[in-house]
Amino acid sequence: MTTKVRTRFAPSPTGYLHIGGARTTLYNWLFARRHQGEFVLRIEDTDEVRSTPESVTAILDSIKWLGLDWDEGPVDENSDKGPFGPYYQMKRVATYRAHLDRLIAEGKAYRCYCTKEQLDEMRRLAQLEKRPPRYDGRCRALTGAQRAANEAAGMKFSVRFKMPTDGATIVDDAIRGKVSFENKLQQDLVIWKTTDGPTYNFACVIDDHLMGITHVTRGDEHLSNTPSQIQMYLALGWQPPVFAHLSMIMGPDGGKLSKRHGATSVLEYRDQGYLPHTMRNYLALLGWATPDSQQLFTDAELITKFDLAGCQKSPATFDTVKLQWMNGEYLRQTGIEELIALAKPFLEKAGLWGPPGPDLKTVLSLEHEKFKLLSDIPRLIEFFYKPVEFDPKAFDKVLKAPGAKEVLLGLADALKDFAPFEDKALEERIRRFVADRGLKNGQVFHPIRVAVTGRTEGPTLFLMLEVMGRDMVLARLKDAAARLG
RNA sequence: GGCGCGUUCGUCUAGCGGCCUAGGACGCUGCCCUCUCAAGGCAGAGAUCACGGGUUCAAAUCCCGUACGCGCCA
Repeated sequence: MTTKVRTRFAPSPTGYLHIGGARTTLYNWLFARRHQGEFVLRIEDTDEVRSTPESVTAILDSIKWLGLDWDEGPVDENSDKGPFGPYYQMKRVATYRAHLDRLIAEGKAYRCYCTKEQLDEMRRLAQLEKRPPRYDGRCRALTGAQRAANEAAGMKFSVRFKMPTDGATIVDDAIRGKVSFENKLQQDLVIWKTTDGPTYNFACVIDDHLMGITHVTRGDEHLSNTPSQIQMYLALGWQPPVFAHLSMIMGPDGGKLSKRHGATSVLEYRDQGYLPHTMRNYLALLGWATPDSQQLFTDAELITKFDLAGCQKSPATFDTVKLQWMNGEYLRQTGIEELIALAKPFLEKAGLWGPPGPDLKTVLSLEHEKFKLLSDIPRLIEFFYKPVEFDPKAFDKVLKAPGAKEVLLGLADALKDFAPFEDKALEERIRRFVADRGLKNGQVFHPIRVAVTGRTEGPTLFLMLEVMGRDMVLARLKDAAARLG
């Protein structure tokens, strides 16, 4: 019998969803979809001081924007009941406590009365003697009488999990293979805090088991805690899930990806004009590849081809240049109607949504293949709707060139009554103008472009003139000439 | 400090003992197309496979060390 695949993403709501978390979410989602399994979202809010509802919202918004969905998990704090109970850890404390009591009753965990000062001292001594700074397990051996005395004195305690003292724990990682840890080198982890609540490592084990998670795919930083977690599963009489530890995502300087490298939040990428599909595709490839090094994937391909075994063990550097290329690829594949919908917020922000002027659909198709980011769009089309702003260099080089003014005025005259004011006809007419005056193409084409757009680069010339229409073109030709004095 | 993980073109990677004079992609350079910028097409530069030892007829691929980077223990 094969059990149904269940994966999860379990963020701490202490900030936004960053790139690394987004990739972890994606991989869990892809793996679940690939195996017709289920993907669960759980909120690990045991850090009461740093957890905020705003973070939950930001994280869920990010996942939704990425186009990923989940089968179970939080909607909001008050309506989050599912087949496995609430999906916020702070609402599950009673469950954790029940399992804690069981471990203590079975002698697999014990109360530790050491104070912070004692632990600090222990660590200091260990360092002095060049021993690893580990908890020495002194409360493990407390007699019943000593414990009773401590209780009577009202001493605060944490609870520690008893690690086996011999043998080794093997983590059979889906990405890294078998990784072995000597048990006697692991310390007795605190599973219950003095402030009366579960620690991350404990709550995580209980939840993953009770929620039926079969595959835990998470960041590299959790690999070292995995042997302890495996021993907790065993102590509770449970079968551990399959673990897979993903390598980290680095910044361009080889350090951990951080703010100083640019955007780290998924939502910032949305705001910069990246498409969700770009993010899915790029993130999938950051640490995973197919044997043929395929670059562009449809979602269906991503789902059928994704495989934990194909994941990279070494860290990957986040490359914005490649991200932009990929976004350009997908923007070019986007139909014009959809492109307009996507560009709307960016155009609105630039004051380019709805002003009178050429048909937006036509204008966008003129420059379609140049868009890398949705946020590029306003800048590339603004001169269709706003007064020309001359690039000083273009103005000096092209319009101040000898004869340019005469060309502009001559053309304005030639096009005054010219019909039809259309691409091909305009091209013919203007080429004839060039020939009649014994000029070179560039001596005419370039000044026109700068006169009507203010810059040296832009859409294909004659079609652009058609789209602008006679009035705008004539006005701009004359205006540019006038500026030349 | 201990334990663990990692190391193939600038970057993402293919590679699981012979097909590798190391393949693809981004980026870069040049050419073509051309009214500009793109897009597209073609060509090219770019990796002594971190280093040193083994094993083997044969190693980027297996083993052992070293270095460097990273993570966890705080």
